[in-house]
Amino acid sequence: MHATRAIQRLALSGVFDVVAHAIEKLRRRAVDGIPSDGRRAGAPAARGSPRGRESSIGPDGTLGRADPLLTGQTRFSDPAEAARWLARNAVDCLPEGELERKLAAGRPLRVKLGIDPTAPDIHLGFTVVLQKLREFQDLGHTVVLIIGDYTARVGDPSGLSEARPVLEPAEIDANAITFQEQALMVLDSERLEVRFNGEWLDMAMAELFALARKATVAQLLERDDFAKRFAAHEPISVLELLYPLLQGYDSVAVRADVELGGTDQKFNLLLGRHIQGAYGQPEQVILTMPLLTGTDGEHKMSKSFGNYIGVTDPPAEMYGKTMSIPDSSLESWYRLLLGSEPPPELGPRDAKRALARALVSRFHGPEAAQRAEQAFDRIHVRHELPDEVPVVDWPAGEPVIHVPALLKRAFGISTSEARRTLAQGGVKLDGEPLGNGSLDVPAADLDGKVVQVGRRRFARVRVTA
RNA sequence: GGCGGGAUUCCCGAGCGGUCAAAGGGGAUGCGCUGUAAACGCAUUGGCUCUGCCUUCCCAGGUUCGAAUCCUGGUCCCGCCA
Repeated sequence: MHATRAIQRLALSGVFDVVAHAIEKLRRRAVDGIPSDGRRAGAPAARGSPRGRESSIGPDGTLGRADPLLTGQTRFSDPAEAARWLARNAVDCLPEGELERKLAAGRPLRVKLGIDPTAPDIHLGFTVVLQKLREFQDLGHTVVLIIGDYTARVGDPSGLSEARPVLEPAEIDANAITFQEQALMVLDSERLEVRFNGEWLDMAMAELFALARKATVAQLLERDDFAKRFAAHEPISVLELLYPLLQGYDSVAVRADVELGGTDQKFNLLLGRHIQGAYGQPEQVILTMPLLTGTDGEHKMSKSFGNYIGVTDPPAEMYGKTMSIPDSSLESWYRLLLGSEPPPELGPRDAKRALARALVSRFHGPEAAQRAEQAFDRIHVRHELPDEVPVVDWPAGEPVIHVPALLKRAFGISTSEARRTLAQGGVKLDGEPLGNGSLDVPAADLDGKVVQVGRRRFARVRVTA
């Protein structure tokens, strides 16, 4: 929401015609294409309530600046020092010394990041890179955010063992809009250029041929995941092979000085240098950031593993999911998300609470964070009822209520599942466990009471006349 | 062009023609414990009018008393040799 307003401000101010242009382009495409999507795609420019900026917006109206971590209090006179600052936490910053040399030139660098709108939301893992971009902005450089509306149609298999499913164009366009909004939750809308790579990738065959000549199959097969699949006789489509080339061409198109990415992007970023060189451009510096581990503590955070926290997750969920990360992930989460170490005086639980608070606060504001923490404590620590319990209505007239049927209605679980949970003591009525024998309960005994399944699902029964 | 392999319950992946609602793992859920939706332990995991019944193992036919398992045709996927 806030980001929507940011975009709107942007568009209105006329400073960044590109953004307005891109939105307009999307809207046109959406309208031409699938009508149901027109509403969604057109929304950001049209929407945006004038009614004030709520909790999560900082004093000057942007979320980013409200967060001390992201404020640009850092200025350097020495390029070497600036380069060191920018490269901290990074895994690679290549070639050695090149960033410093580019910084020394004194002009604002064009720092590129490409994102493929293949998922509906940006997750915390992604904000690690966004924050790094923000640091570049804070030092006066320009961020070029490339929305991969075209590359999303290819599907980069980086880090995965197989090709991604490719999304419908309408879906991609819708995601592109939300991505842009959400990226603005971290990025400074000043010093930002947003581009859609359909702008240049929608090219003529002859141009694609020219591009395809710039790299060899052997080069592409260097990439670890390709190499593995090739060795294992697993399929690799030509389209996938093309992906790194397209991403590299993005760098050519925007004349990138620096490109950021996760460590899984190293190959693509490096190939970008090669492509730039082949087109007679100076080659970009590449900077890779560690991948944030997901809530499972095992895999990288990713939609496909279901272990992610979206930046738009509701406060309670964001807080709870953060509390569910293994203690062993604490250090990396602190370092990558807060840029600090877990306070040594706090135990793991309290360190995690502080982390959860900080994260919710960043994306939803301090008040929301406090409420989320209180709700969490109430439900999970003190095992009390949440302050708002949804109501299930049950038609009056029957003397007894079949509990499985009630649970089905209240929580959308199957009758069988309800019976099982009941048998396992997972169903409570006003805090008292309902035994296995209690399949049918007099309606009068249920009216007004709270049924609970497990720890987290609640509903108040209301028998209606 | 030729040859071969494969499609199983949310995912991966076992499944001699009967003892299969279908092994095992993951995930998820529930309980216990606790410092938290950590960790650890146990349990559950197709549906239902639930001590039984119903519908499943890519699709359509067929063989058989009986098929996820065999046959035929189809669809999709993959590999190998040219």
